[in-house]
Amino acid sequence: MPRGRLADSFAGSMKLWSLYFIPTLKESPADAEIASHKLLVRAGLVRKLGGGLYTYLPLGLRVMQKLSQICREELDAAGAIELWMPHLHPAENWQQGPRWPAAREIMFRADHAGDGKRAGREPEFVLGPTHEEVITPLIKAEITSYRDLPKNFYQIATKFRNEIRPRYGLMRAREFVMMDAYSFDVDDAHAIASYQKMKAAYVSFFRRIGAHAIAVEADTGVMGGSFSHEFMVPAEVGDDDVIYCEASGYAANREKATSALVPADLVDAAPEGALEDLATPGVVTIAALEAAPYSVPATAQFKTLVFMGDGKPFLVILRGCDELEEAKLGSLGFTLFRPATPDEIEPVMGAKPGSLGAVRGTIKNPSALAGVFADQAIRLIGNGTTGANRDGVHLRHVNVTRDLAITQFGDFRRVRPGEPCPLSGQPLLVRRGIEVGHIFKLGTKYSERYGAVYTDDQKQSHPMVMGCYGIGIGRTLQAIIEQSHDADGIVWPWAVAPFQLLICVLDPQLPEAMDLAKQLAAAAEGAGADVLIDDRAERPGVKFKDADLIGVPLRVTIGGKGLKEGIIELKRRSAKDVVKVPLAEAGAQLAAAVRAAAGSTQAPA
RNA sequence: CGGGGUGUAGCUUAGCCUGGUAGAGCGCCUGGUUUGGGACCAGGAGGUCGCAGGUUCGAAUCCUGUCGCCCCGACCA
Repeated sequence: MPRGRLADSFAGSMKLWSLYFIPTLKESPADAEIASHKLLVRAGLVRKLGGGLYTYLPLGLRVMQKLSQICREELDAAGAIELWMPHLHPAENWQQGPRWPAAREIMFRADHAGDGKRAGREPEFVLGPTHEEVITPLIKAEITSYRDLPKNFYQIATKFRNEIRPRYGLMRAREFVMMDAYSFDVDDAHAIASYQKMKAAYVSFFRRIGAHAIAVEADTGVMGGSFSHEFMVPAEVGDDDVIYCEASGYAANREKATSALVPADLVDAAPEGALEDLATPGVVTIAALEAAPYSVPATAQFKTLVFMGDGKPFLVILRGCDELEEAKLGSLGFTLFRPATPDEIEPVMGAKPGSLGAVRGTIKNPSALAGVFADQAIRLIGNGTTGANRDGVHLRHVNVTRDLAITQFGDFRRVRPGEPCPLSGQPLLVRRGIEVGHIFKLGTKYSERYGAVYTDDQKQSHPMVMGCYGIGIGRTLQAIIEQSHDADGIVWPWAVAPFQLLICVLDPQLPEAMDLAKQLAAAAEGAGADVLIDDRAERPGVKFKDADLIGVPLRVTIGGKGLKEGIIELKRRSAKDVVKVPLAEAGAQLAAAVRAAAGSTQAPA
């Protein structure tokens, strides 16, 4: 005979654990690797539906709602306006946009299933990975005058991206919650002001939620646009390397980071001798040329890479000892680029990879090239060695200015820790970080494409200057756990804790204990806390373990022992000590503790 | 997509190498004893061993295929 339980008549915003739903786990799920992912599941915040797809259980949802609410408050304060856009987009919107070729592979197509007649054709609908392609046409239709600018719209909504590899729980999901905002301004100066305002809003958002996120210079990637910052939470499990300097405050994503390796006043070396063949049969790597009998240091070798940019080959020249930072090629203006295949390389260069070079006159078909782009660090090579574009032959005594046909110098190499900071000259450091937010100054890439123009007071028409801004709400939730947990569980910052006070009633069968719990809960709620009462018929050990696991910042214990003594116990999740409070003062002290905690939500420095 | 790993009860897993039709811990249910840091005793329910073929008298175990998941790389909030 199945036995349910009768509904409890207890009402109010405080929750009774026995009536709520917090499925905690003693053991970590087998598919979780990192601490925050394990705790997300163990503390009953989420459950996995499939790869990169998660259900937010009540506790997880509460944190998401708090993050969203604080985000809203900060954006509203910055003058942004909330709206809501569809997640299902006509594919046409994207096909008209500037990044369809690059973005289509991460988008889920959502065709009308029906009769399958559309199989193999272009999709009818796509699930939105972001919303530039939706909001820009909207603004084109609705805003035409400088009088209506600036405007900044945001939403906090679900995004869909067919991530090649979903990972680490909410860290990289296929469906995730993101705040995305889009600013529209009359010109560059105003757009920069909007950008700065958003940057300030981000800083205060991350401070309020207790996350120590730092703003770092970032690459603009497929978004396009002129400059951008990422907000990173330092963590070993992060996907990104942040290059930084403590002396100057310089901080940049590895993709963007640069160093003062090449002095500004560098004088290019004069040639040391005539070009000369060096027979190198079978030598196709930097390392092989570095070894005896050739003994050419990697620092004196030229590395010649061939890429295909929008269908045309181009060359990238680096020092042999340097690595290409592929993202930096984005500045060259190609819509799509990729490494060339050996079959594409030989007809142009005249040799296979391993014997390539950019010395004038040695390239088989130089007119096929879209350009020769050299990393400026090659200027440090006075007298170098490079491939002769004949298999098994290199050239030595190569001089950059005399011998190489360079279209343009640039910064294409990957910075290494220890190189001088571009601002202070001090050695650069590196650490891993989780990207929780990103802001871009977009420029007019989208407004021009979609015709989002306005008329100024001189009756002149101009494209609006845009910015776009994102915060991964779910990823931020997990980043907070990653940086704020201990061996026993999560340690929530006050502002985002699913509940801020947990009242552990060790003897819930005693009416006086439960009465006291509800009385204290009311006092704490009056002071502004969200309260959970653990009224389960569990042993104390179970309750304490669960309390630590779910990480509620403040805990009150009501036990038979204490009641005899006339006290309750007050304990912070982040501290070891337990404070005994006489019953007569319990309500007042609890309220005071709540007010104190709520007032100090700043992230530690 | 390339490389590596893995799939056995709600969860964590043993068994697989060396075929003989599945075992434990947690959790759950019943009863009892307990009761301040994941209790104990007794009893019980729960598994098409991811799926599909194949080999074999016989397959969780061997072979082939396939799917899911996890990790490393490219991508991103």
